[in-house]
Amino acid sequence: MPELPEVETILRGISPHLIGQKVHAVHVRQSRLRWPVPDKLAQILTGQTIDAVKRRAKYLLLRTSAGSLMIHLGMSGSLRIVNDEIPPGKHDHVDICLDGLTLRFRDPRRFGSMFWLDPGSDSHPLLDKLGPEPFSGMFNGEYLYRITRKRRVAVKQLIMNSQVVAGVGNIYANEALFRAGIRPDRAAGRISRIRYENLAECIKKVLSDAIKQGGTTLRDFSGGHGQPGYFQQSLNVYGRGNQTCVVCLRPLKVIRLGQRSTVFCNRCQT
DNA sequence: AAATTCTCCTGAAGGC
DNA sequence: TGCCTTCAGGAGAATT
Repeated sequence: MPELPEVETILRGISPHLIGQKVHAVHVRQSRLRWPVPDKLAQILTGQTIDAVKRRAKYLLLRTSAGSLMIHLGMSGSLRIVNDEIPPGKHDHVDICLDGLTLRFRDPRRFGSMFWLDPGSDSHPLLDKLGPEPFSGMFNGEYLYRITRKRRVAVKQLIMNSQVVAGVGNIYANEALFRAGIRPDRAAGRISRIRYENLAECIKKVLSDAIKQGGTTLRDFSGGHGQPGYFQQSLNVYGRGNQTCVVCLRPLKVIRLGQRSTVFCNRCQT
């Protein structure tokens, strides 16, 4: 599923094809995503020029002088630059047609969403509630330590809370906690300042490492083929339940935390 | 206020 | 081969 590194990689892949381009047509074949695609989307976006493409958390923003299209990929969404003669498939819900190329939104499970933002503000209720970007200076160990005093929620659920930090999903929460040597089910309020400093650095590092790999495994944005890789080869715990820990060779534990699959090493993570 | 549960959806995988 | 069940999960809304 697209997490922050995948969204960032998609952004870098599609931006060069979009910036400065005029939208000639918009086709909405399925408007029932997580929330309805705005009725006015085609009318308002057609004829506009895409001035910039930005990311906030896992949202992409396509900016025009008439406002911005805000896109979330949910867990099965993808954006691809295709030749406009390639016929849409079953789950290709929205096409944004440029000069000869089309930005195609596909989302089999339809957990994704699109909103229209009025010009200037880049403000939306869903954006305004988000916590700091993980790469920002605001996000650090001191911040995590400060907001977690007396909180008993599991630290993994804490860092997956988008109001705490934006864009950390299940894969990288598992991976960051393994790197930091912290049990995912440890109460957030029972973690020292120094361990939070380590955790914040591990979150930044695991995300930036994944973005670097995204450059190699997610590089094809033009063609209709190929599923994005999920960086399997560099994952230490996610998807490796009951396999051996890469450090101590003991079997990795699998538990559920907040309906999410959670994998960790009982020995390396305390 | 904080924490937990519910909800949307369909493809993949496993059992029989 | 094919049908059925189970699971996966982002994250806001609803509920406790």
